[in-house]
Amino acid sequence: MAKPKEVTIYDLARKLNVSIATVSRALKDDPVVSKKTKKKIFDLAEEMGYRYNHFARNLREQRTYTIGVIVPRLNSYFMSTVIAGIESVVNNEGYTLLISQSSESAGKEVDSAKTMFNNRVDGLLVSLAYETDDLAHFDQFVKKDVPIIFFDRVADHPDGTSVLIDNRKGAYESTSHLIAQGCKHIVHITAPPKRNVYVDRLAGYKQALADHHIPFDEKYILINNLSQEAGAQAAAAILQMNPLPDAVFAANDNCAVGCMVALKKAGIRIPQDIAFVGFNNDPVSTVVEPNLTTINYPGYKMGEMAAASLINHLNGVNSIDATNTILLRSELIVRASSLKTTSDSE
Amino acid sequence: MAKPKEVTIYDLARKLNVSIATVSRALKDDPVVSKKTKKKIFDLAEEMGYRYNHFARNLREQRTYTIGVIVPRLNSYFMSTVIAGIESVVNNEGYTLLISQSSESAGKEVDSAKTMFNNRVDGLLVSLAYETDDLAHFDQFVKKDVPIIFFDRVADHPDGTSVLIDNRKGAYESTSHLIAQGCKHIVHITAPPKRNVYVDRLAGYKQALADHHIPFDEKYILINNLSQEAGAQAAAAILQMNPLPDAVFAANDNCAVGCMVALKKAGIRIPQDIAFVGFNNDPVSTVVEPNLTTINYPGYKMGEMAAASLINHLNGVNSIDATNTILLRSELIVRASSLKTTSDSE
DNA sequence: AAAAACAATGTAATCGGTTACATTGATTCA
DNA sequence: TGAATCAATGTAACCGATTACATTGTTTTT
Repeated sequence: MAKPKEVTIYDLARKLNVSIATVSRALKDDPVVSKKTKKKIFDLAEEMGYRYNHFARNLREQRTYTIGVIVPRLNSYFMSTVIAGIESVVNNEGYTLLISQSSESAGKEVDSAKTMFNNRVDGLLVSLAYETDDLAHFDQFVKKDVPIIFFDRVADHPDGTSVLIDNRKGAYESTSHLIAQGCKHIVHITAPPKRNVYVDRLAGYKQALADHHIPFDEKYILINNLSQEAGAQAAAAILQMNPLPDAVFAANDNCAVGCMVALKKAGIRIPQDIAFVGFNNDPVSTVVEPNLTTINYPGYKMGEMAAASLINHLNGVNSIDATNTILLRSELIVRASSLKTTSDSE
Repeated sequence: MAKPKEVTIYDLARKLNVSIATVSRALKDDPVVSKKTKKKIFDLAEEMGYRYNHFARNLREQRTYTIGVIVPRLNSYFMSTVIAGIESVVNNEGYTLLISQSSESAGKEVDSAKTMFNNRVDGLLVSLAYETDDLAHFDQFVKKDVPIIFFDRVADHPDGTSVLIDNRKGAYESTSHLIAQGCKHIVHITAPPKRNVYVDRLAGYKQALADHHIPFDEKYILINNLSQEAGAQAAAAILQMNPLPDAVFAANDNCAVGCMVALKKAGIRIPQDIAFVGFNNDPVSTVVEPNLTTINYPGYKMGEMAAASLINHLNGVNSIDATNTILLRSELIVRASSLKTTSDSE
C-alpha cells in the first residue's frame, strides 16, 4: 500500500540545513567537505535509508558504470569460470555487468550488441559466436569511443585488444603428442574456421603434421558445432573411414567426449584403436573413460585480465594501442585417452 | 578524437520545428501524433543516429526496465538453460538482465542483492545459495514493492512466488525405483538441508523407504556441497561402511558422477554392487559409465515461467497472491546405472 | 592592519526524457 | 452561425544527481 518515497540528497540537505552540493560532495567522500559535516550526512543518510540514484548520475555524467558481456554460451564450465573472473574484477571497481548470450548465432549477437549499445555500456567484453562473419555491429561502439575487448574468440579488429591463449601452440603440442604416441592418421574435429581459436588450432595441427613429415589430408578434417551430439555424429563419419584413423584431436572436450562415447559403443577401443585429445580441460574430461587428454587454460584469469584491461582503458591508464594482445599460458594435460604406449603394455 | 555529441529529442525537435513533446510521443508510437509527423520524426531520428536515453526515462519514470537474476552458479547445464529461458522472455518484453552469481555463498548473495537494489531492478529472480539462512537481504525489495520470484531453490517468503518442481515426488520415484531393483541400503548424498530442494528430496527419500518398510538410517545420509570432488570424497566415506550400501541416490548428477568414478576406481561394480540415481539430467549423465539414471526437469521452461510470471506482476496482470507456486513436471529417466536386474543377467 | 590565501559551503545550470495541462485550428452539431 | 467536440501539438515542471563558479568566514603573510 505504502508508496515509500525515495530519499534524495534534497531531503538530506533540508534536514541538515546544508546545500545539496555539500551533500553530494560528502557522499562521494570529497576531501573538500569537513569531517564533521560528512559524518552528519553519512549518519542521516543511513538513518533515512537513502540510496544512491545511478540514473541521475548517469544522465549527468554521460556514462553508466556498466560493462556489457557477450558470450556464445553460458553453459560451459570454461565460460562461467571466465565470467566469475570478470565479476570479481568489475564488482570491486564499482561497475555492474550486463550479460547476454548469443547462442552461437550471428543474429542474436547483433541483437545483443544493440541492447548493449542502447544501454550505453561503458565498455564491452566479447567472445564471438561461431557464425559471426561481419563485425559491423561493433562499429557503432568504436565510433562512440566505447572500448571493446575480445577474449578467447577474438576478432581482427584494429581497435580491439584481445585476451587469449596461443591456440596454435596448444594444438601443435596436442598433435605432436599424438604423433609421439605413434599416430599417423589423425582426425581433427573443429568448428567452421571463422574464429581464431579454430583457425589457429587447425594451423597448429597442420604444422605439427608437417614438422613430422606426415601428409595433411583434407578428409581428416571434420567440421561441426562441437556439441556432444555433434561428436557422436562425427563418430559415425569416422567409422566410415577406411582405413580407420588412429587418433582424434577435437577442438573441445565436449565434442571429444561425445565422439568417444559413440565410438566405444561401436566397439572401438580407446586409446588402442583410436587415441583422443580434447581442448579446455572441462570436468567431463575426468569422467569419460578413459580420462581425456586435453589442453588446460585459465578461464578465471582470462576473465580477470580482460576485465582489468577494459577498466584500465576506461580509466585512461593504458593507451588503447599500448597493449594489443594478451597471451595467457596453456598446458597439455596427458591422461589415459592418448597413451597408446602404456595402454599397449596392459 | 571526435567527441560525437549525442543526438537528443531536442535536436530532432529543432530541426523539424516541432516540440519535444511531439517528438517524445512520436518515438513511443503514441497514437495521438499524426502519421505524417511520426514518419518525419522517425526518418530524421534514423538519419541523425538518434539513440534513446534510458537514464532520462528511468530517472523520470522511477523504473529501470531491468530485472535482476541471482543464481548460485552459472556453470551448470541446468542453470544456463534456465537463464536462456529467462532471456528469451525478458528480451521480448524490452527488459534487460542484471545477472550475478552468489557462488553458493551467503555473503556474496547479500552483496549481489545490494547491487541489485542499488541498481533499482524492477523485479528479482532468485535461486538461493546453499548457505543462505537469513532472508533479510530481500526485505528491502519487499518494502519497496519490488516483486521477487524464486525458482528451483525457493524460499518460504510469504510474499514470494515460486517456480519449481515437485522435488519430493522426484526423490520418491527415484528411491522407489531403487527399491524395486532390490536395494535396501540406500545412501542419499545431498546438500545441507536448508534449501527446499534438499529438504524435499530427503523427505521423498524417507517416505519411499517408509512406504516399503525399510528402516531409515541416519548414517546413510551424506551431506556435502554436491560438487564432483565432493562426490569422490563421499565415495571414500561409502567404502568405509560395513556392510556396503547397495545403492546411492545423489541430489545432483555431478556429485553422483564424481562418486561413481571414485567407487569404480576402488573396484566397485555399478550397478551390481551399488546402483546409482542422480538428479538433473545433466549431459554428463550420458557420458559416465554406466549411464546415470536421473530425474529430468525442464530448465528452459522454468526460466520462461519465472520470467513471464515476474513480468506479469510488473504489468499488474496477476495479483501477487493469485499465483503462489508454479509446479513443473519432472520425470525419472532410467538408465543402466540403476538396473540391477538386467545387469545381473549379463 | 590590510592583503592574500584558503577552507567550507552555496547557487544554479545541466543531463534528456515524460506528461499534466494548456492551446490552436478544424469539424460537427443543433 | 455559434457552441461543442476533437485532433494535433505546445509549454513547462519534474526526476536526482554533478560541478563550474560564486560566496563567506577564517587564517596566514607582509
